[in-house]
Amino acid sequence: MKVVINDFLSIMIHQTDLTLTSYIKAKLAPLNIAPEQNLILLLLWEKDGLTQIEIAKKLEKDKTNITRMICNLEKKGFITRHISENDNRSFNVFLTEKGKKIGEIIKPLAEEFNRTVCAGISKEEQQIVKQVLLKMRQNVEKKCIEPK
Amino acid sequence: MKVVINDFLSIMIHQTDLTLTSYIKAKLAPLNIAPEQNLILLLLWEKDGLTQIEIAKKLEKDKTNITRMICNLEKKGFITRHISENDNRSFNVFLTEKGKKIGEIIKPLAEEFNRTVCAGISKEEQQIVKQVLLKMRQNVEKKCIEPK
DNA sequence: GTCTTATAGTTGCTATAGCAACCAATATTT
DNA sequence: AAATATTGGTTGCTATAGCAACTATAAGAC
Repeated sequence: MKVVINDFLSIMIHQTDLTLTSYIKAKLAPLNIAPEQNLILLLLWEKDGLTQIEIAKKLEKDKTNITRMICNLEKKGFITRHISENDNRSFNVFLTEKGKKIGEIIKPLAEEFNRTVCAGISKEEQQIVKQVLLKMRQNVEKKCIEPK
Repeated sequence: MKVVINDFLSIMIHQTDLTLTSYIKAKLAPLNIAPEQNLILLLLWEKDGLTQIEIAKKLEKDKTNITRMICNLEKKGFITRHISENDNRSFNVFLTEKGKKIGEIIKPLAEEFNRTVCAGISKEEQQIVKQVLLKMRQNVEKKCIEPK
């Protein structure tokens, strides 16, 4: 009997994620940017000045992580934070010049990464995978809300 | 324009993995077992006495992590380690009675988890997803080996 | 206007994840 | 047999990931 591990789709997803993350991590390492830090930058390139909570919601992550990743990005000089004008509790996160410039390098890298990953996979297949992944998340999230 | 984040299949995989892991983590928490520790137990229930390197290879993880997870499982009393008879460098990892017993509780849990996650997803769709995930990993691993 | 509740962010905790550097033991060369 | 290379495991490092508990501020209830 072959390893049980591969019987579970969830485990395959996990392993695939690790492989892909590891690859993109290596790609970004020379730029001194970690994979998750890259996701934050991705959001800021699209819309500068987001608050940490907004970032957390978009990335569906705990705000704890966002705080730490933002701190790292700030230390590295890619972003700065300014206290929000409307709310003294929250920060608006802005790209620095360095943060804007690195975007021009990373964006094509991300596109290339996506092409590499999806090579030989048809649009239809990609669509099915997206739908299935979405469905899986819904299946689990529903369970979390429902009474046990 | 909608969030760029969801344009990348790789990011969707990442997010889905986080959701699923978080769910199974909550499920296993009352048993004092973490998700990755569970994977190690899964292997041992199938074949007891594996070495750490064998476990690392099967889970495709760095041996560093295996050392640490094994240590935790040992502290919790689910496994014990004995120096290999053939090779004084390596340990064989064995389930304790506690480790064997918990299997009878976790195995049905894992099956139920799998059913929950895959609810409403046809066998054909699951097959396609598995193939696509495999293909993605191959795409990336090939790139890692090839000269840049 | 005070009291309560909710929200934004931080700090501390545990659990991954993988690289580099290391030790000790085994295998291979020569 | 001695020198070298390889392998199994550990330790230290950085980067996630998310829960609990905390502070400070804002919003709502009365």
